[in-house]
Amino acid sequence: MFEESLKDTNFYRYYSEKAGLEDSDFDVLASHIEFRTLEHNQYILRAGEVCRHFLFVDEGLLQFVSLDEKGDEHILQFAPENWLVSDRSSMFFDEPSLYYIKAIEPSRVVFLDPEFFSEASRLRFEFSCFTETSLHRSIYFLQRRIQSLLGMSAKQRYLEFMELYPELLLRVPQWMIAAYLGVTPESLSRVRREIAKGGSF
Amino acid sequence: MFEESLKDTNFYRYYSEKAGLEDSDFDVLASHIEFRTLEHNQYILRAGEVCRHFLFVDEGLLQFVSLDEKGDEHILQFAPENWLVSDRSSMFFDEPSLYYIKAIEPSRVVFLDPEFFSEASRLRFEFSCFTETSLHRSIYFLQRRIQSLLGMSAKQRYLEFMELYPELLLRVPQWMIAAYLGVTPESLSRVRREIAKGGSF
DNA sequence: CGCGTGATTGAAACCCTTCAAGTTTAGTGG
DNA sequence: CCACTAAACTTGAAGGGTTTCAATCACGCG
Repeated sequence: MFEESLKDTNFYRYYSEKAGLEDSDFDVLASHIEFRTLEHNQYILRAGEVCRHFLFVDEGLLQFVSLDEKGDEHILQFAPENWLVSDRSSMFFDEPSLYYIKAIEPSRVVFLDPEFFSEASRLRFEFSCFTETSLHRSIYFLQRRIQSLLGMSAKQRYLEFMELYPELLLRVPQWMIAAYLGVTPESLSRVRREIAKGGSF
Repeated sequence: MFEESLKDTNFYRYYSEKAGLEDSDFDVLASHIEFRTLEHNQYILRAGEVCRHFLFVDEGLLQFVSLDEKGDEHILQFAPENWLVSDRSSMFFDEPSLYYIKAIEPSRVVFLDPEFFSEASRLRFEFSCFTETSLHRSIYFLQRRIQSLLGMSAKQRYLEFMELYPELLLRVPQWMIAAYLGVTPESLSRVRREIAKGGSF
């Protein structure tokens, strides 16, 4: 029997509601599930290491970043509650990652190894559909992001960000949003002033 | 029995060598395989349509593009011989695509419906591994692309492009490479002059 | 209170775009 | 084979958006 406290987690609610896992499934999968508590700024993955886990954010906020030669951070992804992050490429190809994953809030994260997904897919067909859907959705977002970076100004990209991730505006410092959008904090500040004044056109 | 001519195609060589399909498998899958010849500039998918096929490029060159409000093309992907393109999101979620796919050389393309992949995965375990690998590789490239767009100058992005896709330099007009890199043709021309002169630093 | 971090603002520099010529290249028809 | 044309590429000058660097302001916290 899995512990009663599991039922109070976002992890349990998310995978039982959305992916069709039953209570008994969590027992079977228990050895592939590990909860960990992370401090603010604690790293889970560093460039050069091989990524071994999928990370489900039960509480808190993670970021997936790359560091360029100049030492500047470029944020590829924010991961708030109920998001799954990992460096799929590093894990799948068993190669050193190019990226960093770290907590930017005190967080509770579920470490899931690849067997969690293969086992769960075996147990429930609905689960395998669900993970396939997630995979396609993440490709969709990656493509959209490339499109934005190719064709839109800093202002347009910020407006798009506000629509897509309104919760993050309150939780994330502005300079990190700048690092996500690919502009300097100063530029983002000016963009915001323009939007506040002239309207968003 | 499948036609003898199939054996002369890149399609046959690619999937038999890399994905482990046997001759008999091609017979079984025949109804999901359709060869088509495309003219220069012929469209396979237009924004607003739902994508119904994966496209394997047997000969020629396709591009996967988005069109912004100003009517400018942004190239998300080039697809030369042995590449597979499609709008996975549109196909998987059965929603209108945001993108265009068209031939930029006279091409022979294999139209594969989703059942081709599910059937082939059922037939050969190696095939399902292979497609999963492809999927992860494409995620890898999408992430790398975002990284480049976030952190690199036009010059650096062009140098990277030259390393990654040297064959395309000869086949694709320069203004299309510019549309891939996210700069104007004029800028790319100046970048090239700089590289030719000063060296690539 | 003083300190550090994040946000703002200003001025100069830089990269890239825009627009408007030119030049080169490749393909076509006489 | 040459002349013609259209498309691609180059080049220049002006302008816009972003960055850079430096200074200032605002806020939370020991």
